[in-house]
Amino acid sequence: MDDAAIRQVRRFNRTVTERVGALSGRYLGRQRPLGEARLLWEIGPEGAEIRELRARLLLDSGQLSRMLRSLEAEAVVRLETARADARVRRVRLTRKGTAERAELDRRSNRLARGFLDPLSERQRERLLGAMAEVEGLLNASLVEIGPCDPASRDARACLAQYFAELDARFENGFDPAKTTTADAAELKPPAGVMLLARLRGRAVGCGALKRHPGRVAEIKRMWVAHGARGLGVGRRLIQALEAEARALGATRVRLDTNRVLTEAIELYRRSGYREIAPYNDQPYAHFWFEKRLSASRSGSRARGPSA
Amino acid sequence: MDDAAIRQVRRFNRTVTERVGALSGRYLGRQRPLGEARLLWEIGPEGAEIRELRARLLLDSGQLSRMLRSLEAEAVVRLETARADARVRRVRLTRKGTAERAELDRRSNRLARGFLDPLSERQRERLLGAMAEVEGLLNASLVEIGPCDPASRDARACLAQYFAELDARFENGFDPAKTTTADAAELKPPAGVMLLARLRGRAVGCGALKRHPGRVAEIKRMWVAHGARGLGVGRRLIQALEAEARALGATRVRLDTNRVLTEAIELYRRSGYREIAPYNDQPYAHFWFEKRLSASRSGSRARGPSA
DNA sequence: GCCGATCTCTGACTAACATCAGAGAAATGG
DNA sequence: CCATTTCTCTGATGTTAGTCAGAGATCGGC
Repeated sequence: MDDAAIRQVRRFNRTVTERVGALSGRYLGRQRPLGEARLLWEIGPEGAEIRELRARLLLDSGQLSRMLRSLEAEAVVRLETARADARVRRVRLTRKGTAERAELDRRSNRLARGFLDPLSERQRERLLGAMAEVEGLLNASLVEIGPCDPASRDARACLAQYFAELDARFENGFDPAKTTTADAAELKPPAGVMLLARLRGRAVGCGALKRHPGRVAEIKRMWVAHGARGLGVGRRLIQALEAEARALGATRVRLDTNRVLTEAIELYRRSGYREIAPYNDQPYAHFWFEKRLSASRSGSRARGPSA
Repeated sequence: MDDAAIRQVRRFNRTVTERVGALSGRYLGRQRPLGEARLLWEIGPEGAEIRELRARLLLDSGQLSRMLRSLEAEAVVRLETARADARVRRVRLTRKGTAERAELDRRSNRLARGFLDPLSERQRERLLGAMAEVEGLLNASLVEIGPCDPASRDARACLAQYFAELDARFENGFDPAKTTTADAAELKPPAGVMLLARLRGRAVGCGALKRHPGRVAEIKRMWVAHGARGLGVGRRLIQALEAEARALGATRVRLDTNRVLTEAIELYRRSGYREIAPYNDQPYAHFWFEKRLSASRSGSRARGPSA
């Protein structure tokens, strides 16, 4: 990666913080500290549980609690305990709070308009296009990949979506019971490993590795959420799985797949996988792939930003 | 401007502040509050006058003073009074300060790298391209156009650069004395007006309007700095001048120009100006243009972001 | 029904940032 | 030379943000 690239990123950061930052701090404020404004915004018209807010805004529980009481004292929010669980509390906007949030919204819109107003029609189109591109790619670089417990909530949610998608796309549906097992125990060290890709805390993809006798590892459960496709998540999951395979001492990685999963097949080919003869008799498998791992550690930093 | 555009800008803002903002606040800190780090950075290897720092960082004089003393106590900067004027003081980095600034620089680079690392080669190229585009267009939308006193420092500086450019580009050079007068008095209300385009406070272009008898106004001194070309500054200056012309009661705007100023000629044509017969005998003029102003107020908001 | 985990508060602090008024030294312009 | 302006510093004071430890209520699983 050359210096020019890094300089470009830094220049971009400076320009953008000047424009966007000046914004969030100063303008949006209407007699209200930035933190409270963000909070008000994040609560939304539906209300929210405060533990959820804490996670989303990364706030200390004490701090959040105090902010909420201050908002409550001004009658912009109302606190109530959740029906289902008396430990958790919900916040709702009062009529006054809703009005104030709408005002924040208006200001935010006016500000966004300020980006576009001075530009010509053509420039506007170019700006919007480039913004979408930057946004998408920043999201891509925000995706973090790391190991997870296959029994965890997020992991099970991913697997459920994965199976649902297979069921929808396969000609005759998909029944997990008919496939060779890869249950929680098999995807946990030392038998294997399961990785989750997260974007802002939300799980957006998964992939697992199952150890086989004889320095062979098998990739299972590769899945990327629709909203996160095109961000290179699949490629990074594979690279991370290969790194795990190396760590487990494997020299070859195998996988099987179904012919309707064309994007996946394309991804495997691009990642250096070659078609081999069937190594199992999975009912849903049409293609079998293998890749010999080189000794190099390339791809081992694919887990996330090294910063 | 449609809602989708505004939503795109707002989404972009959110994504970018999350990524860029998290950055500046947390990571860059090395035991040092953000404000001090920015200050350290801004001082630069050459040192700086503190009144200049105050202006650049928009800091309260008391606050800046305290920050400097704190840095001085840690021996990262040294304060000295300026030679020329004993009221103003200069700051310099000590050896330790220089080292610390270099460290900040390294961190900043590492951070920028964190944007790029997780991406594939192709994605990186796309991100850098889109960043450059966004940066350029945000700069474009940061340009503000407003009236100025033609005798002011900035105005004179622009005119000097304008004349220097004409002198360099015209076949036989350019001598302001040979041209019809358009001195300060003529470009000031009520005889006329002069507009300056500013980007972050720096003057990057100018344009003036001179009133003539009979509802005619003449555009003079149109100039855009090299570094600011391609941002649409010329177009906006013209629109703003036309708005001024309307305000002065003119229904037609005229101008003359030299054949070597091809970008300007192109700009005039695009802005709706049509070639007319010579209306003066300027020695440097090869083309004469005119535009009839419609009654509409279109372009009147071209002065700057309406936010 | 009990244990450990979860969730929300409160209290007690600290750090960072910001604002305002005014004092003292030095330059500038008549 | 004097009044005014410019520039820096100090003191007093306030607001916003962020941290930590622990109390009290409630839930879920055994």
